[in-house]
Amino acid sequence: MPIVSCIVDRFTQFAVLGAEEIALLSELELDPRSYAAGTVLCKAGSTATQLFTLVKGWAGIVRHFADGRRQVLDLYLPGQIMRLRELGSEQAQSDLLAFTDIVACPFPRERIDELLARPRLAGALLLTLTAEQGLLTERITNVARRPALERMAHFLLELRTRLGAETGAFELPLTQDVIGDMLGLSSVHVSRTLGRLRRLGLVHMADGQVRLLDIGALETLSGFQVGYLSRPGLPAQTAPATPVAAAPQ
Amino acid sequence: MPIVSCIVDRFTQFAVLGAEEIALLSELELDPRSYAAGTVLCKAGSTATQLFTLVKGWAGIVRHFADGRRQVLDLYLPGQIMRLRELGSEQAQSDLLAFTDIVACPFPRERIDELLARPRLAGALLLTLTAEQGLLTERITNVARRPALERMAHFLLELRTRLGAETGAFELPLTQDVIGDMLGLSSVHVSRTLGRLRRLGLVHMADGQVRLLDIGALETLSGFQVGYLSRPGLPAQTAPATPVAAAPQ
DNA sequence: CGCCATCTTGAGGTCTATCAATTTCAGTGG
DNA sequence: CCACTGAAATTGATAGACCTCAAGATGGCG
Repeated sequence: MPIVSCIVDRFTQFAVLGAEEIALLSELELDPRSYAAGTVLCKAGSTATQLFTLVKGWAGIVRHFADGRRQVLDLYLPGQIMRLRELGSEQAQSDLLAFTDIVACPFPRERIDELLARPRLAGALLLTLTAEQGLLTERITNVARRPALERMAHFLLELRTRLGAETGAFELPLTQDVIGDMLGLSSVHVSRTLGRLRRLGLVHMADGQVRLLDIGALETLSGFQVGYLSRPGLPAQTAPATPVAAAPQ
Repeated sequence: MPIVSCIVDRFTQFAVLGAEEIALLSELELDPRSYAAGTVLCKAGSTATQLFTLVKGWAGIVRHFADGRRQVLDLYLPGQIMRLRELGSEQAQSDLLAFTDIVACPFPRERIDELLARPRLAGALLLTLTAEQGLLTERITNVARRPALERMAHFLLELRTRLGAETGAFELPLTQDVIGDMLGLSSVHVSRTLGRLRRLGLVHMADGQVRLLDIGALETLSGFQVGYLSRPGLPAQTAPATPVAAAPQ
């Protein structure tokens, strides 16, 4: 059975695409390559204009500080286009790092322009970006406003939704160090916090596998709302006339 | 001297546009309206599909929590399209709030589709979004990793750049409460922190006016890098478009 | 077995929130 | 002209959350 393109999967959640458009998208994944965990696919400061699609594994954008600390700016899961954020800069602002062994497909930035020439693809691209903005703002709220326990609970729920793990069981191949760098916590405190969640009977963790034991309780605890993650059934273009709300005055 | 559209100004930083494209953009600003400070232009949960361009004043996206606390997710300055982030959701996730008296132009979501039909506009739109992502990730770093003093310094430097206030003097018409809700600090601690910056001789504040007295020291203190903000083109309002951005060819 | 990375657990210190009191100032009305 | 009011900012005291340092524990891998 041929592997369906992750990217196509993802984009068809945002728009109805024609055969030609799908072909264009699939071209992004012509060149799959393997990278070992820990590989820096793109170094901060480099002028590389390459983008990547992620096919398999976990990767992220990481920013390093003078004092040795770091911040994970963005976590990529299969189906996402990586480094889209850097389109506007001449120089990469941060590292693109493989957290696990990954398979990714590099492609030149010009491909994006080809996509933009198709209004429907441009629209879908726009929606993937706004979806990512939703993730980012939710993370701001998470980091700025929630104490560690709730923050961690929220993080796990978000992962569950992004991974489509209905049951609440999924693989989490990140070290606590990396998790801390995502959530703005020290690795020590990540350990303590996960321990607390475990002792509360809300989460089971072993061997890089997570099981969320009481999703309702976790949602209540963290104030998690799927809203910011859920994709609309399908956007305007195809949908049977959605009544446009009257303008508020 | 006729008022040039803020939006056009902004977009021409990202791409070279033809007359027709500029006309399309200007149409977004056909309907300027005034809203008093404190007005909620768009309520969370509403199904309004309207977007706005901001012509004058300060506005933001605000998220309210059950316990009464809130988080400012995004701060809009003149020239930005507001609520772009909500394009993908059926329901607004958060409030659009006028922090000061503002002038904004509502326009229907369909206009965005018209823009997307023009590859160059689609490209420019994409770049405004990636620029906003840059702002967001920088804020995540700020909130997650920097203690209050550095966080505040970084915030002020970012504002200076966004406002194009070369000299380091600009108006800051936000209450310390709102600033706290942006930075993840209590309003009390905002006061203390600004006081410390003042006593350090780095900042002067009075009457809603800010003067950054030692920009170099502030940059060192906060680890501020213009990189994430600088547009490939030129400093904001002053220069005509330069074709450095990824203009689709 | 020893080595290394990761995770766990404890103790002390720092930063920030919270509660509360005070000050400032613009607006209002006597 | 002066008291009164309410929003915003300042300042002090206390408590709690989280960080850092440090010492084990665990487990894969040579």
